[in-house]
Amino acid sequence: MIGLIDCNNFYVSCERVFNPKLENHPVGILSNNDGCVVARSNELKPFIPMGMPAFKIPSDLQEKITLLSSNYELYGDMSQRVFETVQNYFYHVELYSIDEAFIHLNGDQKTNNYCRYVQKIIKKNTGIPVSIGLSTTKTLAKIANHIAKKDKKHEGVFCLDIHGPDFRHILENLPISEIWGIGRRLNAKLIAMGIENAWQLKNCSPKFMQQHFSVVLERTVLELRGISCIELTDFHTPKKNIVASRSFGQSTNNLFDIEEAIRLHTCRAAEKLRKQHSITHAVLVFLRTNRFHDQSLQYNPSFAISMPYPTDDSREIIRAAQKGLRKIFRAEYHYHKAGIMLLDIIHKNQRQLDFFTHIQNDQSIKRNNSLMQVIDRINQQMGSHTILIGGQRKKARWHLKREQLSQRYTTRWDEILKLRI
DNA sequence: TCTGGGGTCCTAGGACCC
DNA sequence: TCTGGGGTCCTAGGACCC
Repeated sequence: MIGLIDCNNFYVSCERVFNPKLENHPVGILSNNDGCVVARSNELKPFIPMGMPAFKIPSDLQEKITLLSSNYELYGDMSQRVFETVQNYFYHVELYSIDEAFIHLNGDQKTNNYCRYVQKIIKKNTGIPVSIGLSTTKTLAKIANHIAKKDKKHEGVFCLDIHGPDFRHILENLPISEIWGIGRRLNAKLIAMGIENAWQLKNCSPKFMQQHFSVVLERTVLELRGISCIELTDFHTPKKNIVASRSFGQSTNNLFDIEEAIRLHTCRAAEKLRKQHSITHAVLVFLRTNRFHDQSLQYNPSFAISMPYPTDDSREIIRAAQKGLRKIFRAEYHYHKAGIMLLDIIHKNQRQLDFFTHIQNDQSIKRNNSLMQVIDRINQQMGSHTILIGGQRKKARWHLKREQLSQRYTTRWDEILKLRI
């Protein structure tokens, strides 16, 4: 038996733990730069579709609801707390995203009751409400979870039995767009072929789907039939690419601004790189103009620079990134977003001493390593961006907009919740 | 005025090799 | 007239996810 445990309206729930006034009130969480609505409380869902740009929300509605900037430091820490509890109650847990994990259950556990029990413990330990869907494959567990959430009578736990009397009825009433792995494009193509609900898709020939679409859709069909064939890569396996990018608070064509942004993004990416004990062979720099301004000229260049030798040293990567930036920067465009991607990432121990690369001597490697370690430790303890490389103005025009940010209640002593008695 | 960010997997097609 | 065949590796782009 496979289960999917999913935190309800996760970002909103995190905010509510520390701000009970938000309970039973329509709340939305905005993406970076306070751009789009990326999470909604149940009370907000009837009024605002997912992903709606904040500026398009009518002002009379804005007055009745609460919109908050996203506070990823808080959500990341709360996620860790939830899944620490989950790991105590299920023998095999696969973390899938910040708010979801697949669980594997023993056949002899009285599953529904046991899941309800764990659900209560998670709520008690962390304040976060969760839903649990159970079935025989990951795709079906996702569907079960969807039902657990949607239909109040299940109280957040539902088991989808492929031999049960209502299995067909449930799948017939599920549009294919709700199935895990069916996105916008596939949905349109399948509907054009007359395949509209999950039951129809389940009855398609897997081989036909593989030939006309891909092995991915073939697997989905098999999973709907109860044949498990989707393996997940472990949440903790080191990343093969690391991206750091942000939109600017305001568009700019000033090279000095963009250099500053690229330095900051490169520092963030290099920190992630060191955290997973990896080194990178190359860095790709990219710029984007605003794609929503179709009347202005568009320019979305990118340029990859190979490192002279694989490294995790922020300074070396910044140097390469700045070189790449100067190759693609054109002052006649206004840029809306800039970022970098670390490519060809390998584990530190895989570093090959090859004949043609410039080899640093051991002493300088050691010295640079300790410098990076000190920077990481200080930033971890005293707040990210305490130590940065190169100049960083506090109020540059490209900085993110985060006007409604809550406190980092669980990770900063000076932002901890204060009680008055 | 204002429209997110960070990932993965798969496939097709080209380059290259013997 | 008629220009091999089979394999690997790499890359760009598409599609999807949360």
